Amino acid sequence: MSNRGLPLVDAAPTESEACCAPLACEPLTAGEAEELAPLFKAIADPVRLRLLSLIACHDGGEACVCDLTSAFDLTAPTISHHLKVLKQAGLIDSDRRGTWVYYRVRPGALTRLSALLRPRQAFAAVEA
Amino acid sequence: MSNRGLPLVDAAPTESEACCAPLACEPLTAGEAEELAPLFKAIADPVRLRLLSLIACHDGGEACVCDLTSAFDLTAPTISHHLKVLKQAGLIDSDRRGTWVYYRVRPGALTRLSALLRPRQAFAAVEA
DNA sequence: CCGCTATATAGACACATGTCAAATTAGATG
DNA sequence: CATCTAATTTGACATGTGTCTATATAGCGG
Repeated sequence: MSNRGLPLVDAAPTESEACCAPLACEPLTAGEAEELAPLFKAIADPVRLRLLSLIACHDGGEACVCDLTSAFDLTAPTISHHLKVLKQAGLIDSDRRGTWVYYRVRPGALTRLSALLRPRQAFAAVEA
Repeated sequence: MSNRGLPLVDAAPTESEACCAPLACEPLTAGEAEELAPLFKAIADPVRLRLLSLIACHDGGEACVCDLTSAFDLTAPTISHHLKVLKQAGLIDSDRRGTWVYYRVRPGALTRLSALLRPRQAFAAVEA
């Protein structure tokens, strides 16, 4: 990783530019790459991938931390850490209700990444 | 990162299971997550994202290392290292022709990741 | 065979990251 | 307020990672 520090704050990444052509359509600029890499880094961990999946699949689109923690052989602080990483990347959002904290997926972020990785002709193929 | 070592060899990841429902359809198993995370880790770096994009967008679908190296302010060994990471993850393939080495994207891998991140209803929405 | 260019490998080093134990905060309930 | 549970923060430590320089390998042209 480069030594640039991580300005990445709790605010979500700019979903305005979520349009974005696939990687394969025109070369990413250095700036775009710097902005996108942290999103992939956030999901580039087996625990966080499962967390994201567990949250996305959970009834009502949200899951309590207690449900998530019990799915792993890891301590609560570790799960808390991974949730924080996902949240800081703008992939999930949290909501405290009483003692419990619920997390849900921010739909735009995943869609953006999915679109970015789509091969060039995917659109045409599907629309045909 | 977990201390599991990286068995990940030059052989591409099993593209047979490339179908794979989106993350959001049913929870990833621990095994699936362990297998997928290295792919995301490979693209979770700004330099590698740009390399992938440069290769994918290049005429003829392949790019010479010399073209790639000149696009960055990094030494040749560093670019070589990043290309190796992408190749070991099964995302790109290389081919030596004379003095030059050409890299091209393995289409299946990106498609797989894109599908994995697709939100649940994307299919229905597009097919409607 | 010798040198030249294009890539790759090896080794070193600074920095990032995943994990845990210990301490802390937040809310509910007696 | 006291105490219990849920979740987070802090700090420490081992391991992973991106970059460089130096060196090696591969192929071409004399």
